[in-house]
Amino acid sequence: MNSSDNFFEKVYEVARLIPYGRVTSYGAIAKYLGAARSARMVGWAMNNSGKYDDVPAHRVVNRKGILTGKHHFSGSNLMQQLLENEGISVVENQIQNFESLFWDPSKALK
DNA sequence: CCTGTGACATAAG
DNA sequence: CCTTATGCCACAG
Repeated sequence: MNSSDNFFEKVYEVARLIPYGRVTSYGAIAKYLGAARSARMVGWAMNNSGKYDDVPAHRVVNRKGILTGKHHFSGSNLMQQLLENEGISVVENQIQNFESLFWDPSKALK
């Protein structure tokens, strides 16, 4: 295990902790990891998540609840399908009732 | 060490 | 919310 995996691994660790039917934001994860300004790295880590298992990247969206990263999934609508499969409503790439579904690791895991 | 990069966040218009 | 611009930072080469 490489030391460089530390940050990424922590991102995946938090991602796996996201409860079923819930979502969170890149910034929230970054903040929880103590790197609030590295939200971009969280997204990048998700990009590498393809190398890992059990990393529900589809539960991670930007602060507006928009599926900004859906284009990185296999299909064009896979991410939305996964979310809807968990009972989350997605319309026009945006999660409905996002604030209620939002899961903040800083609060949940504190 | 330097440069490029990125699935963000925030501010301003 | 949209677009444009800026900051920010960890990683890859």
